[in-house]
Amino acid sequence: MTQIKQIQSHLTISGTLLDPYAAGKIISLCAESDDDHLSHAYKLFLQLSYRTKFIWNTMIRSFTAKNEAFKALTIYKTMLRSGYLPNNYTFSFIFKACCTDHLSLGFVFHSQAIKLGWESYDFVLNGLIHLYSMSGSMGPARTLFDSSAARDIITWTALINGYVKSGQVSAARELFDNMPEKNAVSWSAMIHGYVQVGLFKEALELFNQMQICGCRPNHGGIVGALTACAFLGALDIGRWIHAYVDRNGMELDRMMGTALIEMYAKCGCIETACSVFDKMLDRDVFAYTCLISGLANHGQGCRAIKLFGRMKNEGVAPNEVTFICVLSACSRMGLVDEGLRIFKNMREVHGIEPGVQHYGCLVDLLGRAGMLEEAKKVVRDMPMEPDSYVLGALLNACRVHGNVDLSEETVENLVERCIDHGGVHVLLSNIYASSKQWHCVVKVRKGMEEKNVRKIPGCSFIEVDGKVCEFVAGDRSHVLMEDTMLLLFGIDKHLKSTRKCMAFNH
DNA sequence: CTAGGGTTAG
Repeated sequence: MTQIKQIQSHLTISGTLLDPYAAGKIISLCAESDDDHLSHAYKLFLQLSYRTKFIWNTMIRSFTAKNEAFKALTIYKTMLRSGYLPNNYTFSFIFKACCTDHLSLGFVFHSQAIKLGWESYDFVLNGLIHLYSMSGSMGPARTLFDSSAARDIITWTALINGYVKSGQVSAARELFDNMPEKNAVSWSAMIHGYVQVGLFKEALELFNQMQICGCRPNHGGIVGALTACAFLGALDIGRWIHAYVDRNGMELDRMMGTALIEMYAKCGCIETACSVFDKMLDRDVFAYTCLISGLANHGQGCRAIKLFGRMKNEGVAPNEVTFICVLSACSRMGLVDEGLRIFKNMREVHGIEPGVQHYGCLVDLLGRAGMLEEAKKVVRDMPMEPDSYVLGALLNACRVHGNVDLSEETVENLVERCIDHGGVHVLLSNIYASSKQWHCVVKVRKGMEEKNVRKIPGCSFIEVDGKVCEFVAGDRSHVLMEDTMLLLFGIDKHLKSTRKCMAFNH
């Protein structure tokens, strides 16, 4: 960079800096390096009285690459106003800029591209297919795809991503199977598609098949497969993938690190999750949040809160999800004061306005601790309508602390808002059962039958010896059921004797 | 000077 600046000084002295070709070279060199230099390039850009299209394009491209799409589009508008016509390069850059946050503007620019005759130019067309795919407009995306004379991997993958994003996995899969050629990005897109809709086994199958086809997975594919492992409890496969990452010298970047932490935490290996976290060089809010959540889920609320403090010390700002995780850590540990303090700091220190989910955590925090009146007051005074989680937390607290009256009131509230899914009624019936009001139990069950509401059975996965087993609530068909039940009773007894005073339900 | 992918929640 110092050398670039030296050259620039020479040009300034010799009066040739305003030569557009020399300036263009300088600008593109600056713009390609880091943020600071982009603002330097921009200053230089503003001084120029004559700008080539190359210079305009470079500025638009660079701001887009630095996640400043709005700035890029502003420059594009200035370009038009100054009487310059955009070319194929310009359009590929601005469609990319529109993909993040300015989809509808993209449609306006599409008509400009048509007028100027660039629509069917391959790079522009791929950009357009990507744009429509990202906005979920699969009709136009498909039409453009069909109109393409030179479909390549990019074209196919852009459309596949569109179907994935709009939840049409089978349409995505059909395209994927018909692709003339696949690479790591297309495999990764399809794996991610399965993960998004919860088809984790299919995601892992595809990951497997990818390797059989001789395609080396990239970071995206690895991240997708690890996420699938996390949800399936597929620890052995997850470990294998981790070993693959190490063996191939793949960088433990933020996303890879977070995916590994999530996998280990969800598979019960919280210590390994911590050591992955420690090995990461660059830990962002996602990595922190993921580990905080993992610790909370392992009953290590104090460590979770400590990590939250460390995050602050290292200058990583928490976001709204982080607060959900920390608050739920407090809730499970019964740390009411700590939780209330953190809730208060959310707005006052971190400038994050609590959302309905944070109120849900607050109700849960107070409710589990037996402060039902306070919890009820939060529901009454919160600035937005309570949702099923808020009322569900209150109802659960009623169950734990045996408050039948407040449960009835809460269920009525849920019914009024039409958020009374099957689980709500089952919960109420259980509450009646534990207070031995059998006639009420019958009434609730009958009401459910009449309204034809059913509770969707809960289910979970765990992998044993490399095989993924699925368990559905109420299912007693597993070969080791008797041993399992005995062990569960043992654990339950142990918990009840050691934690009698605490409400550790749910 | 050009394009496609991936992370955190109860």
